[in-house]
Amino acid sequence: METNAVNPGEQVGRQARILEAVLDLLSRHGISGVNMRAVAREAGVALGLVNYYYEDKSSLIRAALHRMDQHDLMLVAPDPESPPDEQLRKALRRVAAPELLTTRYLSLRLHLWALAQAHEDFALINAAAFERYLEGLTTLISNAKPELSRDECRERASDIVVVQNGMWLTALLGADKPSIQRCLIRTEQIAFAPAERTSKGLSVGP
Amino acid sequence: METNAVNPGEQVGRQARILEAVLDLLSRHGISGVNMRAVAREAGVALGLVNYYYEDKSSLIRAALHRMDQHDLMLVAPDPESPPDEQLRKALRRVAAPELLTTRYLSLRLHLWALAQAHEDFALINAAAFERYLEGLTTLISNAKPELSRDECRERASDIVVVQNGMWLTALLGADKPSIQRCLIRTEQIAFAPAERTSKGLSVGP
DNA sequence: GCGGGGTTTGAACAAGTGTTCAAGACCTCG
DNA sequence: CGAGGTCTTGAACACTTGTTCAAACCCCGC
Repeated sequence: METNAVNPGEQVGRQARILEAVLDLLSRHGISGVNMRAVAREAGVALGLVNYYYEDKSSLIRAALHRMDQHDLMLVAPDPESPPDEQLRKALRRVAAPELLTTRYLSLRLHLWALAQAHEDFALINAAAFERYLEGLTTLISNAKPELSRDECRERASDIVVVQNGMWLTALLGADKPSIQRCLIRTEQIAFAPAERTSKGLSVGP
Repeated sequence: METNAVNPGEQVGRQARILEAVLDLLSRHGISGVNMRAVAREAGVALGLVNYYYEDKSSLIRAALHRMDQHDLMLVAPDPESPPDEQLRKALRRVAAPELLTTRYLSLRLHLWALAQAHEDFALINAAAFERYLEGLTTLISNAKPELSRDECRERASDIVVVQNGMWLTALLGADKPSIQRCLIRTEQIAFAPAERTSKGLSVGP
């Protein structure tokens, strides 16, 4: 039943290799580059095996989506080790970490968003993941700034997500590193701003 | 040579109808939904005619890209009627106007970005358009705030574009209207912030 | 009328697509 | 060894895809 360690050594499980191949192809060539034969070739596996593990092509995409979502969710996972405000700060910095600003990751995100936009069922999966991410970020803020109401926290989380999405997208398109970093600071300002008026309250001038 | 007014009345030129069909299909179903037959059907035209006006499928996509870019560029076009700061404010507001926050427009943008990510030649077109947009915004800022150096203006333009990209993307995914509006205000704050330190200078606390 | 140009059509072709399936390979337990 | 299960293969199928092309159509000046 469970995945067996067939060959000794470098065998990592064909199913996992297949999913990995999908992610690779999707990030490099977009959805048009993802077809069963290319996936099989990239995974070093026979054509039939792809349909053995994933009954559909759309199952394949769904698997890719779920895997990406789960990865994204870890960005705002609570970490019992650090104090709350440190957790929040770390979470915010993670999205601008060089490890995440890879073309592979960002491109994958972009293509999955595009897919979600085109197909109803993918959209649902994506929307749910988005909501979980937002909820996770809201909780982090709430922990770090207990004086804020839940609604205020969620408002800030929404604002931050907008900027983060912009950072991801712009990193992919223009790759102006410094402006990404400046926007990272902006997310921290939103998160840690003093209580009072949160919507318009970022004081601009004297 | 030039497009003739063949039939009287509602004929708008087959070539234009074909391009329109591409934009429609792309925004609704993504690149997988764009094939010569579907385009012909959507445009109410025979299959062969698509290849008569556009020699390639990629010529079709290129045409869609150019048309979108040209539209985007108009968002930051200078408007001799208004005073400089009004021009800037209008340009910033345009990107959050309900007319632009349509699913059709945003979805189109997303799919074109995804295409640009997947194909080198589309990427070049896109990058050039991005640069022109950035330059246009920089000029608007420079006109509105002549006391800033060109570099400072471009820095602000970069920051604004990040947030704008985030607004577009988030409008498409989550559609949390209020946070979009709050981020619009944020772009205005970036644009009109007083001179001094522009990078970290958005004062957060007392 | 009659050519002659631009335009429009849809059949035809070759290549590529997702999916199925019978056959084989492999491993485990009796 | 051999039965029985899971895994793996690649040929085969039906269908879609981009592109080509000969034929038809339309309109205008002659």
